[in-house]
Amino acid sequence: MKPENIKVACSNCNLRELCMPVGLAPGELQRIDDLVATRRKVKRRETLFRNGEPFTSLYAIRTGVFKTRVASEDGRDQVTGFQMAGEIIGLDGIVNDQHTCDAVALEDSEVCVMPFDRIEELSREVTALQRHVHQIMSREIVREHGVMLLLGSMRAEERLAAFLLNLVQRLHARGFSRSELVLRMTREEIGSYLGLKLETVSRTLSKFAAEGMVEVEQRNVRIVDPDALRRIVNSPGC
Amino acid sequence: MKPENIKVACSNCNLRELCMPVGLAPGELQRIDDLVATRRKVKRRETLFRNGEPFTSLYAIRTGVFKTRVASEDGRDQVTGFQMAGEIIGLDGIVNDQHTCDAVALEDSEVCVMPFDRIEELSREVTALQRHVHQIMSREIVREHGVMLLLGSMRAEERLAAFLLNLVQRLHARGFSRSELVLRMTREEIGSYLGLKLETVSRTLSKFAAEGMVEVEQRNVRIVDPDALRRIVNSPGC
DNA sequence: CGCACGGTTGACCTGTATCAAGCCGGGTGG
DNA sequence: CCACCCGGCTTGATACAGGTCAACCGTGCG
Repeated sequence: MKPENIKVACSNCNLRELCMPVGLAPGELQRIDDLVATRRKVKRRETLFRNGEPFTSLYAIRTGVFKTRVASEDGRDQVTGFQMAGEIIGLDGIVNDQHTCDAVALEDSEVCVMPFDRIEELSREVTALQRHVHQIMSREIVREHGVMLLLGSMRAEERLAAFLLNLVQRLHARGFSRSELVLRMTREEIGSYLGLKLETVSRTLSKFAAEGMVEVEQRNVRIVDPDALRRIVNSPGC
Repeated sequence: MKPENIKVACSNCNLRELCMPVGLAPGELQRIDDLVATRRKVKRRETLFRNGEPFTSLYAIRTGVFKTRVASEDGRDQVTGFQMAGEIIGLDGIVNDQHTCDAVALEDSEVCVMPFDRIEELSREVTALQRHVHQIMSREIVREHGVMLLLGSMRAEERLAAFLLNLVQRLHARGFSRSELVLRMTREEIGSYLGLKLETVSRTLSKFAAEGMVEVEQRNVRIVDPDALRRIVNSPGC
């Protein structure tokens, strides 16, 4: 039996607690298994979905990292988020039955494909799933509020410090180090997300390094003094 | 019978098509009426809910205008949106059962209070409502993507032009003029939303006026040349 | 091996913030 | 009824954060 044919099952997936509701009855858990239709591999730089494509499914990231980005009529684009294992992408497509952003893999990745009509069907019957879907969407709204605060009122150093702390915190929640991380995205992508130019990202990283708050070597970052970064984020900057 | 005691009924509310799903069966429509527990009046400058308060309900705006804002630990705050008749607020509270932002009335307003557990209950049975709730949340996510694009990559003129066009378009969808509008918020609130200082908002408005694109008198704004504003938004500015 | 992409750093420029002064209109109290 | 006051707004002068342009470097991929 080839690996691809192994029955996909949330019930024994080690990421379950990240992307699925907890405290399900055994019978409910079994039904959840039916949510995932297939898995799909997405290679680095390939898109999982693109702006304008019909919306059919939400995707739970199993492995790898994605960025989502929106574009305006004129060429500009904006990275709207970086997503990692256990996170759900594709929510933007629900409202008009088509995606309004691109999801691009930053490294070879794999996602669970969850057809949205199946999600709706099942969440009519499993209230914990219904609640969970609502929470996922609400969480995304709250996250974006935070990004708006960052983009609207923080200075470059504050933005980058907040970004690094957020990244390492999410990685730590997934069992990685609480101080070391590997940036899967370029300086330009970080800059797009933070509303800065790549040179500013680079300079600011260098500045943090010069002040002994982080060690940077290529895309490997070590958070030496997380409190100093926190102080920067919470400084009454302006 | 005092006005307050008139049975609240979505089924004969003229805003229904803005905040409720369309194409409901007669029986379903009747059940929707039960969603709205009460109405609530909120005077200018008062809050509908505040960061930290327990989440119980979503609110459909009947009359008036609100702003929502988030705050960081240090005093900074950021306006995350301006909401008007037919729009739904409170979605931020779902994920942690408490609100994470403040909703402040910009003028005397009235909202329909829709207890969220009742929404969840009913949307298990009325699939059009379920779909509708998902769409409302997805629409908010997409709107915030747009704001991120604006904050992350647009210049002051572009931001303000986009803001004015968005506002007048929403007002027009509600039966108001497509060219005249009354700003219900201060320059400072506009600035907070757009990531600008109030002086920049004022200067940019003056510049638009000097170039004959708009007429500004206090909070009354007349869009004289919407195409010029659109050109600014879509200019390959940077 | 070499090329191209990603990154760093420097010099300079500019858009927006900051600081400051003054205006306007509407509400309040004498 | 008028004078005053205050919040909201405008406008000018100046400062500075971050953008822009440019040169260069390292590295890893083809």
